[in-house]
Parts: sequence; structure tokens; C-alpha cells
Amino acid sequence: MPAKRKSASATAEHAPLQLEHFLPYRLSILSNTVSQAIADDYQRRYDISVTEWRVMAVLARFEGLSAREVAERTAMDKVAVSRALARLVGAGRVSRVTHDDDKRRSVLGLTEAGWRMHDEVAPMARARERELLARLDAEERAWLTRILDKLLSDGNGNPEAANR
Amino acid sequence: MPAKRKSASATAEHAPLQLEHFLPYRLSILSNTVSQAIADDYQRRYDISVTEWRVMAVLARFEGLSAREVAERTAMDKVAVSRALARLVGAGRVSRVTHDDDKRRSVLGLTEAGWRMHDEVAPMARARERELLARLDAEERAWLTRILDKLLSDGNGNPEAANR
DNA sequence: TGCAAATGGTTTCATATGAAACTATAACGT
DNA sequence: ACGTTATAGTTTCATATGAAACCATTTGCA
Repeated sequence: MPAKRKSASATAEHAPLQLEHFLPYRLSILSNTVSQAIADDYQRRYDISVTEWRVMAVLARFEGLSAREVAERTAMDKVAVSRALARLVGAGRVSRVTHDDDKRRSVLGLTEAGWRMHDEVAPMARARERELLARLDAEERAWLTRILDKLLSDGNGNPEAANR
Repeated sequence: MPAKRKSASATAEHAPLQLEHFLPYRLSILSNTVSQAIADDYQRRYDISVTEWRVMAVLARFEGLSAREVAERTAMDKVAVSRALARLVGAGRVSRVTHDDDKRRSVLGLTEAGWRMHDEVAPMARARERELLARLDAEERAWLTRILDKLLSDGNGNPEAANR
């Protein structure tokens, strides 16, 4: 057999992983580049982080949530939510009052300023998503949705994950 | 029209994002849960992080790389690689010597101990990947590969990303 | 009632991470 | 040869992150 270099270790006997074909690795790369690309749009412009934006996004859909509920819906842990809220409230983008019947809970919502920002960022985010999906044809897009639904159902995603 | 609650803001006029259908968000959730699940396998057991494991994985495939080349192939930045290498060398899992012709570069490779660990972790990682993919049927798996190839080619992934 | 356990949220602490500055060596142009 | 620029890699610093401890309030129940 023709002698190759390579210290005889990086060969069959060790069966090294091929990172570039390893699904978890590929997902991680894709997820990071995509999120980063989108975040770059508003990060600087509005001085807001991805986690903060996610909090705003759920508050735009569901007014009056508590912090815990926000954590559930964003799949973030409660520490992250607490911190994001601190900044958002500080920046006047989110309002927070104590729940009438349960003084532990807070009742959250977007402020006027929060809504204004939301209404600028949401279309941008959607546009970026469209750009990304434009690289697939209709059939591929349909499969992607289906596959993600499947992989995210059950153990993953947030549904039925009690607290965090 | 029938009056609904909800402060009249979270409605059509604002078109809030539906996080749970937003591709970047879904990718992020999936990527995190998958990576975490796999990492849990070896994290505690071998006291090694995901980034360190990735470095080991490429060194298993390509002996004698420099740190920069490792960074390229793992899509990690050079600071992360530098730190991972420091720990790996310290733990006796990676060997590092200075390149003969270029004293800036290091020449990296797995040690005996590194190989032993690699040979235990790699099959575990592959098994986890198989479990994940087992939730899809053959057709879906094929589409997923194709879609990821497409989305990762060009701007994303590491190919042609000069340095970082 | 009154007290143990649970829950909502925040703070603390230890670790992870990236950008920018820095050190050492090499490459390039004159 | 010699200074300028580029490259490999490390360190520093500021920020991000999560687990665990913590405080306040509420719930469950004897």
C-alpha cells in the first residue's frame, strides 16, 4: 500500500469524528451565524441583547406575563430573564408592577417606547429570516419546518419544561 | 366585533413576532438542547468542555495542525482555542511543540492519554447523534442534510473565513 | 391560626467568552 | 541589512452566563 504521512494514529483504528458532518456541530454553527447576523441589526442600534429582544418579543404577544412565564416562553432561565428585565425596565422599554393578588409576581408589559422599538425591530427580524429562507426552495422550506417541528417536540423546546 | 381582553396593543397593528415559529429562535433552542445533551455525557466524566472536545476532535483527524488551523477547522476564535489548548496540554491530552521552521507556530497532536479519551468519547458522540436522527425517517434525514449543506455553504460555516 | 414547604424573583459567586492590546517571530520591500 | 507590516499565539479587561444561596410572599395543612 502507498505510504501516507500522518502519524498512523489519525487513521481507521481511531475512527475520528468528522466535525463538518457532525449534526450537533453543524447546528451550532448555523444557529450562531444566523442569530448573530440578525442581532447585529439591532444590537448596536438599540443597545439591546438577544435575550432582551426575546423578552420584548414575548411581551409584545402576551401582555401582563410574569417573569416566570416569560422564562417559560423564551426558554431562558429565570436569572437571565431577571437581568434582561432589569435592563429593559431601566431603559423604559418594559413596565413592571406588582401583581394585585400575589405580591411576589410582577406584571409585565411593553411601554410606549418599548412598542415603538418593537415595531421597528420585528420587521427587521422577519426580513432577515426571509433572506435566510430565500436560499431554500419551497420544498426545502416545507421539509425544514417539518423536521424542526419533529426534533423540537418532546424533550426539547420549552413546552412541558416545568420551570428552569 | 366581540371584545377581547389584551390591552389592544398586542394585536394586528403591532404584528408581534411569534418566537415559536421564528427560525433563528428554533435553531437556537435545538442547537442548545442537542449540544447540551451530548456534552453532559462527557463533561463531568472527563472534565472537558465542548470547545475542548472540538479541538481534540480535529486533532484526531489532522495531526500536526497549528492553533490557527485548529481555529479555522472548529470555527472557534483563536482566544478560545488558545485557552482550550492550555487546558488540554496541561491535562496531558494534547502535545505541543514549536514548529521547526516557524517558531511562532505550534505543532499540535493528541497524546496517548488524549487518544484514549478520544476513543471513548467519539463513539458516545456518534451514538447521541444517531439517537437524535433516529427520530426522523430516512427521507427527512436526507432533506436535513441537504438543507444544512445549503444553509451552511457560503457566508456561514468556516470555509473561506480567513482568520477570525 | 401558625408553621413548613413551595414559588417568584434577585443577588452572589465562580466560570466563560470576545475584543483589543500585547509579545514574539517571520515576511516583505527597499 | 533594516525597518515596516503581517502573522501566531497569549494576556487583559469588560461583559455574559448559570448554579446556588437568598429574600419575600404565598400555599398547604396540622
